[in-house]
Amino acid sequence: MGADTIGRQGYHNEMGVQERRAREREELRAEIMDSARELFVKEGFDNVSMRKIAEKIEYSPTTIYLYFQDKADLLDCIVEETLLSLRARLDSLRHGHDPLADLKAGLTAYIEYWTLHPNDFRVAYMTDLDALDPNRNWRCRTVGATIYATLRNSLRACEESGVIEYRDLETASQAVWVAIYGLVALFIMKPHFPWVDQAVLIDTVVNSAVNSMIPRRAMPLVEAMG
Amino acid sequence: MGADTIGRQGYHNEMGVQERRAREREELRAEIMDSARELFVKEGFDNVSMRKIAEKIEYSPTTIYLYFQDKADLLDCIVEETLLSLRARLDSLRHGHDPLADLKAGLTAYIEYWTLHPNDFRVAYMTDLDALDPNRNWRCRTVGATIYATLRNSLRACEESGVIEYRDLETASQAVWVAIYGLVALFIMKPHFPWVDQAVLIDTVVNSAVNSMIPRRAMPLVEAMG
DNA sequence: ACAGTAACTTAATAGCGTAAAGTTTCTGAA
DNA sequence: TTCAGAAACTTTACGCTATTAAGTTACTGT
Repeated sequence: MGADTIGRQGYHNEMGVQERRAREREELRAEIMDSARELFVKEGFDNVSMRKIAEKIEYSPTTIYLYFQDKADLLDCIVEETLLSLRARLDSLRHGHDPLADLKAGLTAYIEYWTLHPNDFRVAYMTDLDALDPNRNWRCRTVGATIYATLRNSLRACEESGVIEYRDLETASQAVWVAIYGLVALFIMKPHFPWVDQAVLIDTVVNSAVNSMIPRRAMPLVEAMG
Repeated sequence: MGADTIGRQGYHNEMGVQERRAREREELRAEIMDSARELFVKEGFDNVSMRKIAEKIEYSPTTIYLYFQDKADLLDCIVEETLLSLRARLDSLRHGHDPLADLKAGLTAYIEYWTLHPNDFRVAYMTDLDALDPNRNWRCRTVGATIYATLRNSLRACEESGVIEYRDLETASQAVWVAIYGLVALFIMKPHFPWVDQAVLIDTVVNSAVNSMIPRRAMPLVEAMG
């Protein structure tokens, strides 16, 4: 790309070879990630060994180390992929004229995404990469930050349109985030808990988190209690 | 105990011996749990081997298996102990004449307990005992259920005194629980996130969760936004 | 004095993450 | 066409792991 105008001609088409090798390398890398994700999701990070991943892709265990620094790095790459997919989902939401509706739609989509992919959530959040060694998961930390920023922007849009009020944008954003996250995390981590109807609970939590920022005067009567 | 009136007298004080042995057994059991908890909390469940625990208590690794079924069972017992301690803290709160204040105090105490013992939280919630095999953690599930019941009772007391309203007690309780839990979980799991002032955020989340159930007419003006 | 048992250890199995060294296969220039 | 070199991949090996089974010790109650 860009350098493929030099050294061409009859030199056994060297550039084509290099490109092919790079593509094959990328394909194997992707295959490792896909297989590892499938296993992690099915069996849990700690119950999946590098040997099992290797067996699945029909390579020797140590081959994986030619593509990923170690097991933690492999996980970081997989989680990054998951978060990018979540972000794509959130970005795909069309913004309407009602920023409050957009905010709620975004929160609901976030919850929906994880409840549709509970095992990816488990892989993403249950293995304590962050607290252990923050250098070990910079990839997913980076993407995670952009998702949080989306929420913050949505809140600001609501405030600027006058539909909500808050003392501090950052505080408000974090308060909403933790509530929504708690819902998702417990849904997924405690599936045996006697939950009430899921849709009702989601609605209750979303409205509870958002409505507390709506000035009482302007509070719509209908959905006040979710 | 109850059977110690038979077979007494000069029989080499058999009951005393049995009692002593039972006590010693219990002491070693407690020592294993204490050492294991210390290691789990410091290094994380997966980074602590039975050998390390054994070394710490100066017994052979397999001795632990005479007191606990396996590593998961040991963890379940330790987490149960942690949750019992949390429940004791919550039970120790005096109930005043204001059920809403009691509710908020309970929620705050819950948050405070975990932020004071973050590593115990990690041990309790990060290792996915529940979703993997629900039979593997019946102890902590049982205690956890009683703690949730405390929250529900507190909500009902508020409703009965007329200070809050909800469509459904169970839905309301779960909505509050997940919000509070999310706050704690993210505080602990993402310590490197740029959190706003902790006290302010706690207050915001608690008030957001609770105030959404206060009829608009009766909403106190001062703490509406936390 | 001695059979029985509880407490504990030793030995062994099967598996783990990963570093180092070795092998194969292909490349690109002489 | 040959061949040095590099890239891709495997074999081997180390020091771990959880757990089971068999063996040992110390003490019990009769």
